[in-house]
Amino acid sequence: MSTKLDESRGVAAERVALALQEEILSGNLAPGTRLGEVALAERYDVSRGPVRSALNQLAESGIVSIVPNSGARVRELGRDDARALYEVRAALEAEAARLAAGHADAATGDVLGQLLGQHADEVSAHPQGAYLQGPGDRDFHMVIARMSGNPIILRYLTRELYPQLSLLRVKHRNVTGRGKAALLEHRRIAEAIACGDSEVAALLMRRHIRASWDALEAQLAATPEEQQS
Amino acid sequence: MSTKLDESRGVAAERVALALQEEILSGNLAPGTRLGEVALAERYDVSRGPVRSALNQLAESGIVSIVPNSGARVRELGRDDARALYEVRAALEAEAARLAAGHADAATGDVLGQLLGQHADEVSAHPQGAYLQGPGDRDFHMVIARMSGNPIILRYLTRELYPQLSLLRVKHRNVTGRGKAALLEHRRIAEAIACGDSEVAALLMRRHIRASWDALEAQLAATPEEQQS
DNA sequence: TCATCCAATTTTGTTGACAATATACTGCCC
DNA sequence: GGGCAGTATATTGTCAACAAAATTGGATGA
Repeated sequence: MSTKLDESRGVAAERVALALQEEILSGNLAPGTRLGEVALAERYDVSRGPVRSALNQLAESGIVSIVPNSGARVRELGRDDARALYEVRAALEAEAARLAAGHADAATGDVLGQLLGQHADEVSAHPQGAYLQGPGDRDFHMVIARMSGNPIILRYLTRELYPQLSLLRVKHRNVTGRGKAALLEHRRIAEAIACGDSEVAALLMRRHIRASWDALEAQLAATPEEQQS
Repeated sequence: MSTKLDESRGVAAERVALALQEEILSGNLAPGTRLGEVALAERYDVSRGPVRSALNQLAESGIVSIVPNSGARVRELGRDDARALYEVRAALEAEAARLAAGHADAATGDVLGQLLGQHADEVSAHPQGAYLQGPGDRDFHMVIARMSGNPIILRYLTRELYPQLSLLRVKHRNVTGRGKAALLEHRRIAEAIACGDSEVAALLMRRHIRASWDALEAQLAATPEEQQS
């Protein structure tokens, strides 16, 4: 009951790409899995043309890796990839917060406050904070990205960074979200944005992402990646 | 005599994409030009398959725009696109400078100093400063992006932002570069990076990009875009 | 027993033809 | 004369077959 309105509609390539991404990010297709074109073609009941297009699309978004003349596999993200990802995320989301604060109007504070209210309810419902870094958390960052008014930032985040972050979470299950702490940080960020304080908003957002990375890195350090060449 | 080593080598799609990008960014194919698949196919003596792949690739990098079931055209960048571009560029390049300063070693100062020396020669050779924002300027930013150690930032800059910036310059010919001023700013940025001063490096780089945008915007304001719906 | 070479098979890259959709044109009606 | 419907054309989306490359397996030799 989410985006189920599309089914066998529109362009086949798009349909395959969406379905594949869904299956990859849900953990159904583990990182490293070979993605043969013929297999996918008959799996989605479509020719190899659209499959090729879809694979290229997903390769651009960074969740599959294609080796020319060899094939595509679900991408395996290492620690270095994760770090690079969070560095870029920090830069872009901080910029988004800065811009959002730059053209904040009277309604801005209200919509952010309402959103945070919902999140507060969810956090108190699941006190262990196992959910954050979930859709709720993502909503907040998404809203700010949209409020930035910069379509490129929005595209990078939705089309590349967030999918890759989801892919990261596939490997390292149940990442212990920092529910309460994150919510508190969100509050301060929202406040700065509503006040139109660009510099503080950017600074707090950067710090927020950094904290998220620190938490994740601690877990990554606990489970050293076993990658054979 | 730059990257001429590739000619009819490797994957056809890649070859077409490179050639097309070259022709678009050189101004040979003006923004808005229709890019019919059959025309391109026989132009590059290849089938429509690789052409399709190449067009999708260039659409991802933002220099062609594809409308499903209608076709591809050379993208037309408006003022809003340009602003968004520079905002993202500021965020990413500032982050690159910050990271580069973060892990600067003894050799860093030397390589940057040498690069700046070359640029100084070029500037004094062309005092009107008509060249900067040319390959020389780009080299500096490129080197820093590489020094950041972050492959995602490097990819975004080389694969998307810089091509789009080049596309911008196609429309607005002879953008008056800020040769001397830019070189001075580069010097200070390099110094901060060599010293390992992340915060200052990021700040200066952001300011530098901002100044570049201000200069460009002044020119854009002088020539209002005539765009009919 | 292990390494190396070679052939068989699988898989990707490319091609040309077919189907579906959008665009352009012509004639018609108001 | 202007707007609109219907048709004709051209272009994109998709398909199935062909060619080239890589991977796999086994046989041969040291």
